[in-house]
Amino acid sequence: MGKGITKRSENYSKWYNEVVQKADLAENSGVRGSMVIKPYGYAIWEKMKAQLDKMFKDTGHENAYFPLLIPKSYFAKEASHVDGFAKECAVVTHYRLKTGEDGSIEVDENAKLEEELIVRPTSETIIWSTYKKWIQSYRDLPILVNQWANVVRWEMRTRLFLRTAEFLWQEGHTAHATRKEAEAETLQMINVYAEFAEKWMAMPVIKGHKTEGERFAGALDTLSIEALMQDGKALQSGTSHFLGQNFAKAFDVKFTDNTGSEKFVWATSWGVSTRLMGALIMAHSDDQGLVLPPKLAPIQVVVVPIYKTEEQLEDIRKTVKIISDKLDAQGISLKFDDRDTHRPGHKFAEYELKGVPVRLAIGPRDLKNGTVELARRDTLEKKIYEIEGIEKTIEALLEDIQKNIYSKALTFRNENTHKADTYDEFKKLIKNGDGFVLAHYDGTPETEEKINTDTKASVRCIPMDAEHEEGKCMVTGKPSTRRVVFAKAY
RNA sequence: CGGGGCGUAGCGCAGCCCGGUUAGCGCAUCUGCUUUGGGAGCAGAGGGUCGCAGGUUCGAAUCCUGCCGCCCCGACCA
Repeated sequence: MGKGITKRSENYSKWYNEVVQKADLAENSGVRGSMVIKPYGYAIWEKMKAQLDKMFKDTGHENAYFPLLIPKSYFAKEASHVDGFAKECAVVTHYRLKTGEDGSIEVDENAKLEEELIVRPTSETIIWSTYKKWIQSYRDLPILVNQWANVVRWEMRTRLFLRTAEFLWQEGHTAHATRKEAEAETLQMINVYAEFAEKWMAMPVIKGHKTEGERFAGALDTLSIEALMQDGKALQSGTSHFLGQNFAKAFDVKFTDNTGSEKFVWATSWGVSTRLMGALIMAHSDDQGLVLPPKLAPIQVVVVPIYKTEEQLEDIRKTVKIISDKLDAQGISLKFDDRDTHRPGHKFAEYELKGVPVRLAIGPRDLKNGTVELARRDTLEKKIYEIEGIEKTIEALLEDIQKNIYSKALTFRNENTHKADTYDEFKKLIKNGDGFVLAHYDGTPETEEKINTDTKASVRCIPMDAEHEEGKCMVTGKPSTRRVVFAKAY
């Protein structure tokens, strides 16, 4: 492993790539924009998954699985949905290979498919084709299903975790008898995402509505959570869509209500992806590497022994065993790194790169004094503590780190959120330090388009909790009743 | 998909313009000794279809063509 990483302030994207690679999270696969998620990175994703899955089940959802390959004809049914995804679909056209005359492997032209299959870019179409079979009566509703899956979108430009050709995600797809119920579901799930982002990822987010132009292909309303990264750019971290009756009509999904009349069902879909890994990295990490919130860290405490002789290591081992049993009982994960192939300094640097929240160093000096040295990853502070009661100290420290990185991120966001009342002011703010800019605009796609062309900033969302405020569109001067959030986005 | 850059050992690079001994360097790796409270030191060793496929040539890492992949800037996007 090389020494150090590029400074965040010097070259943000280089810094980001180095954090991802040196923290052992993922690497480029060498195959068209797709990545390999390495065990350590996947362990973090699994922790995120487990928590999200629990939250979905707590809100009444069940998991299911639908096919990867979708017949092309399914796509043709919802027009705006096709428009949104057609340009980035991978298509299966053949089902067999053969050995050519020169011994090379080639596609067997005799094995051409009658109807091409699309590798799912999202699963609305296959799921709604299935729901048609599942739903006849109001008694069949609601359907509250989630799927953990991989999807493929043939993106032009990819970036580890933030945008890869293939990515892992979950997609919830629900069917309801009433509009009201579907809207409540849409809202409920964006709240679940926001809670996850803030309490587990320690990442403050703004919940809000997408504008018409940024809306999901086929949705009537899209809610999103928007987070601010340390380079001042916004990252859309999760979305929840109210699909109205669009998919029900496209796939002819009707039910008979309790008065005997036939109606189309109401739908929602919602998802978060491995992009959350990118958000997690960019929200907290520093020039020493990854910084993980304790609640999502696969290793919460790493123990680095310092010793010269085997006897010393044995003594350390005994003390560590006592500590680790206690932590285990408290549900805190600990790794004792007793490799004798690396020296302590090397290990210190390595676990800092990997974002392990707490490091415990213990050597002969400590054994003599009945102490250990604890170092916290978020502040890089080191302190000597009594071994007596260390499990309580560590527990409190982990809680404090979780809180501290959240408040650090919140402070950063507050310092980088500004109000603009004129277009000149707006342009200056966007140009300077980026960040969120709160401004009035008239709500038309034309104005949004103009702002985007002029400044590269877009409306991230119309905040759900925006206060009513009379104002004028900074571009056209037309009346506006609340400020929306603008930013440059990933 | 448009513009630019790159692909040589696990990683980072030099060599290419101007073709010609055995293709170099740093880090990493392996062995030995000494070390161990912030990425160890010294000595030695191993490791290459020069991205892939064609072409030009007596001879190609070097010149030409095509393809693949990666990075940056646009357009697109979770």
